[in-house]
Amino acid sequence: MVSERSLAVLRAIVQDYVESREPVGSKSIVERHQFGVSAATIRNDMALLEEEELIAAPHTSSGRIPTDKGYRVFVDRLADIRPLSATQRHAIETFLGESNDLDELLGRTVRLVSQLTRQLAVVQYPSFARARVRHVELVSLAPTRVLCILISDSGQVEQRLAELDQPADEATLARLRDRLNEVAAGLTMADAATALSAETEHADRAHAEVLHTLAATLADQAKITRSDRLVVAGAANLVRTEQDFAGNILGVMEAIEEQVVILRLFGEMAADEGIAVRIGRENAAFGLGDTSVVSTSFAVPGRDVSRLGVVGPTRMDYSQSMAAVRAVARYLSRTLGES
Amino acid sequence: MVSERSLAVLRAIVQDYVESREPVGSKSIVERHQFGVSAATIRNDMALLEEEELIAAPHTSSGRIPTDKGYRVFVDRLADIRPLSATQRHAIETFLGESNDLDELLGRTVRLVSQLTRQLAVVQYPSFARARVRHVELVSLAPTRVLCILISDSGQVEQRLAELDQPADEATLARLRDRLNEVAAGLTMADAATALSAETEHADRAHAEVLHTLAATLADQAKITRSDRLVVAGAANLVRTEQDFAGNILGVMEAIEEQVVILRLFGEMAADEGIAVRIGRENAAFGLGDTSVVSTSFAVPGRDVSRLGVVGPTRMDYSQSMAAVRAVARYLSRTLGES
DNA sequence: GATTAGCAGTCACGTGGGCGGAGTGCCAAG
DNA sequence: CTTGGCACTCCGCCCACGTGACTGCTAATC
Repeated sequence: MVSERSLAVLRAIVQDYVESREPVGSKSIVERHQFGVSAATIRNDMALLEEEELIAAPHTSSGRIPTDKGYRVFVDRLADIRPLSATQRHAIETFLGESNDLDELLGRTVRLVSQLTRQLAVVQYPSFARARVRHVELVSLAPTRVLCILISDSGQVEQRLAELDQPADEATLARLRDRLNEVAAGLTMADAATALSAETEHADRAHAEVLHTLAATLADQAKITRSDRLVVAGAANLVRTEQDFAGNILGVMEAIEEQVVILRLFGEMAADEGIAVRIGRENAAFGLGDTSVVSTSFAVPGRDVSRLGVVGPTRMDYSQSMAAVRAVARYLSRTLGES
Repeated sequence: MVSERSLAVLRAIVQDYVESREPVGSKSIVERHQFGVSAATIRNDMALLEEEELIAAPHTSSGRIPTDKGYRVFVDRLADIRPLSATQRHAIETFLGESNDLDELLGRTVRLVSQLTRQLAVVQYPSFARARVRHVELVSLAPTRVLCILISDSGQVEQRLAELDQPADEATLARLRDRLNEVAAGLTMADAATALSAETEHADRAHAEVLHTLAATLADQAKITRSDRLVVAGAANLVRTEQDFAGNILGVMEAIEEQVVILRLFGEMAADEGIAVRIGRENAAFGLGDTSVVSTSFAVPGRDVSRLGVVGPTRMDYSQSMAAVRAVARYLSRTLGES
């Protein structure tokens, strides 16, 4: 029921408000945009938008600011996700291309995203569950101390120390390692966990006890779902935009540090296609009422999908955030797909 | 030149000010502490302290607050580092005892310290340089793709992917692995790096190229000094105490995220014995003028010493911070010493 | 019917004066 | 050296006022 021009006015309001941080009035709109109509006409449109609850006035005689609903319309229908500049694309390639392992790649990714968007950035650790066991290695550190190393086909390495009840020599360990490799290799982490647990039962040798311990350790390791871990960067941006939050930036920081909140939110957002955006009150259930989250998924072959995104004030540059998040996620999926 | 009682007054001022966040007057001192003298006497002492620049008055007729110099005297001569409560000690044991590997241990440590002190906590990653090579493992992921794994005697694992120019089969890799182990095992990481680089020269076989690549990768890996990495937790505490900073909490957060600043500061603090404390303007060179840092070292056998500490406003509970930092560092040194 | 100009009304915000209270500094007496 | 008393200072608070930036409405215009 809102005219085309009214929506354009909404777009203008969102853009100007995000930039200036101040309620925008009809006069400043005609000054900064070429609408070809007078301020009074804009005022009429604004009255319409207010009726639809897309914008609101903080005080009776002040300019207007977008409501959460207004941002929603903006994001869904009005935002143009303009691709990143060539310089920025280049920055992604070079900065992320230098990474040696997954840890470093994710660390660089999250820093990059926070710099591109000037927002707090979050990356979810890819899950281990669907990866396949490539190799199991046992390294004896001391007679009763064995380092169990689990290597997945995507190159992720998990290590864990096992304490044995009785000493085991190198030859024994070599035999056990072969046995364990036989059992676990090629299985997904989840399957490997059950298989290794089962192996525990076949207590047919003198080293049953040792085998038991090692198999249990490996099974336990394989069950680790790293996807419940987040990498975070750019908390300073949260402080920088502090006045945009209703002062309770503290709650947001605590939620970020808890991690659980963001993980649950990511879980919900997984239902959305493409780039998911949650705005303000939509996150109220998570205690993030004045916060918006922009996220999308990236895929690591052989693993569960995981997500990356940014967290910021409702008043954020959605276009920029969506563009950056999309570009980096695409790059990540591509790079990880190759290895 | 300041009397014994004057110092006691300073102690009272620091304690009350830290607690109440408000300038403390002579009257409130006699109310809250048993000095057995009147407010006027306290005032005389305060005049002395002010002459020595240990305290200052924000306005002509207001209570006094400690200066940086006052905090310094407090920390050096007046603070009683009372041991942690039994509950807290127990918490350290149980919470840190559950850790499986070094990463997790450090992560738990930094969270624990930030909770104990209600301050931002920082732990420096132990350096790799002085650890010894326990084992080198090569895992073939694809014909031209080899995962190099470097295991130190303290159980730390570093992995890195190597791309080969020509395919290498399992048997070849096994031979190369034995060779590399022969060269590197038992050496410190630093020595191993040079030894492996040298190995690159002996290009005597068809697989010279492959050997070259792998040795170079491992040498590169051994050179990694992880000690230039920090683990951080409790940034929310910085926000919580925001009004204690002269408003520029942003600079502090950026310094923390840069990491370099803290690492340099830790480097300087390494000169001090025991628990080092840097107060306010003493950190001005680092852009941390309103910030205090309490840190101490912990030792990982076979590695360089590294540090852990807390960062907070000048007005912090130094006794509590020093006690917690000391207790946790001791526990860490002990635990890591065993493995 | 949409658009425009003009005008009155409203409210946030900054400024300045007045007031109370907390706390000091000093002095003279104990 | 300590104490009680007293004058003084200055911050923070409150309120009242003027100003400026908008809006909403109405009547005229295209």
